[in-house]
Amino acid sequence: MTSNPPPLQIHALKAACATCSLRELCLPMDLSEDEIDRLEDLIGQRRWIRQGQELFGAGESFHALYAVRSGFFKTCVGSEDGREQVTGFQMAGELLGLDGIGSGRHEVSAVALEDSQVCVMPFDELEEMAAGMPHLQRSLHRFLSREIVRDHGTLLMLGSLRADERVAAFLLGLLRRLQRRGQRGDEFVLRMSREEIGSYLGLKIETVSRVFGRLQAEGLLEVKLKQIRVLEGERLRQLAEGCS
Amino acid sequence: MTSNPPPLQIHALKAACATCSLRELCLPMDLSEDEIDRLEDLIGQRRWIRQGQELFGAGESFHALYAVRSGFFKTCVGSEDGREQVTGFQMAGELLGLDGIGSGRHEVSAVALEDSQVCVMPFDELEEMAAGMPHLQRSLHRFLSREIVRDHGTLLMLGSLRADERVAAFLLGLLRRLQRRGQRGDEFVLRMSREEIGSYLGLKIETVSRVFGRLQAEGLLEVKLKQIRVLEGERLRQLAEGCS
DNA sequence: CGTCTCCTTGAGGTTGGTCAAACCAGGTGG
DNA sequence: CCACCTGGTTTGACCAACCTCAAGGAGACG
Repeated sequence: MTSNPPPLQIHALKAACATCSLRELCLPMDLSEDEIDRLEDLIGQRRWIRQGQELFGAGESFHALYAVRSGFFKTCVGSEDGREQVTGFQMAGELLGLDGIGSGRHEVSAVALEDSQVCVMPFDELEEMAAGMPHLQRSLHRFLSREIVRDHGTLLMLGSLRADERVAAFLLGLLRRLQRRGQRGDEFVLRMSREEIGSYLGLKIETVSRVFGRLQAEGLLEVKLKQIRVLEGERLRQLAEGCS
Repeated sequence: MTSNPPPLQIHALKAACATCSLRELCLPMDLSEDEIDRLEDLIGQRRWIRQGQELFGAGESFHALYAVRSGFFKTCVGSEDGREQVTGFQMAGELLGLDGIGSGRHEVSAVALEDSQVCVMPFDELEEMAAGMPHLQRSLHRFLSREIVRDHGTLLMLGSLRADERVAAFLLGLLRRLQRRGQRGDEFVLRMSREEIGSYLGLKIETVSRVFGRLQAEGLLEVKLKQIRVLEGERLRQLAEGCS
């Protein structure tokens, strides 16, 4: 139930937001040195999640928010009849668990798509701390709000784009987020399977595959399994027309 | 830019959460008498919005959250090429404007579908007040989180349901929300057009119309223009299978 | 080398989109 | 009161996009 350190790696007992490379992107965005220090005390532990493992499951009771420190996650909702859908992918610096605040239970499950590390932030304490630290409060609200906005973008995608447009928007969105995290160039690795992409985009796996094929044939992309290189960003952007 | 009272109706200068019938559903959910009193002071004004008018538009700068006091709204996102999509419908007791917190600008526009009244809550003050009032803070966080969860539900709908399932889920969701607000019976009035329903559900207007026809032919619904009566709730629920 | 999983490709079927016309309710004005 | 107009809705015929089913390929791993 607690940490599961991978070989050769021991996790620190105390978080180190101050020296974390994600500081500018993550919850401590606008905090002063002093405030960061207090936040670090709150983050009791970091936790390792092995590829394929759940960080939390839908229905489990909610205790904490998690900041992705390294790695990659997907979140899924499932309806009772077994239909499942991926609602998002989370990378370093992004928060997991926001959905649980409302009801006290997690409404989605979060699964690591590669070995990942998260910072655990007990929510009651975080809330209490936010009450006395306006910057933190503001930052938390921003994260919540941005999540809503992001979902609206996805809604627009599912509701009004066709298959190739969705895939284009998806890839550009991924690339943008990766680049903000220091990724160089137009080449990157998909952490998720075709099936997961399809689920996220409301498409079947075969359609995703065909679209990749088509975009490659037209010279917009180079696709080698999970390795993607964007050749014609501008034309891709044209396809995706105004979707994050 | 301020209130626009409809004929025969003068709006109070101070909100009256304490006596508002929506108190249990709205932001003041868990507040004590005393706390409610303070919140009322913050809600400087109520504002009337005529049918078809915008409460706020996408891109406008964000100042306040709005609680719907009466009436009905839709929120829309638009991509730059003119595609527009409805992202949600809001009724009494629900909040508008949560999307603006993240960037300081509204990312959607909110349009009244009937003459409506909202309570205006300047966000800076609300945030400040929340810092000193744990119940309020918690309530705000819950609203933000629930909005995320609701969006996930919509995502699931757009991503994995077929047309009649979407419409069934949509109608049941509406009915449920109306009933929680005191609506009696299985009959209700659609405040939005077929086009708006279609936009929300990722369907074309003709498809929405055909689905209504089909569901009526099968005896699940009675549809008279905007007047809907649910005849076979159970079978409808079966169709919608596990979507809010 | 065999097996497993994931991905690709093909053929054919369905759902929902497109285009066009008719319909209907409500409002206006004669 | 009726004729007319308007905007929203319904209906039909046709078509394209995407799904389904099925088979084959390509890496990863023991």
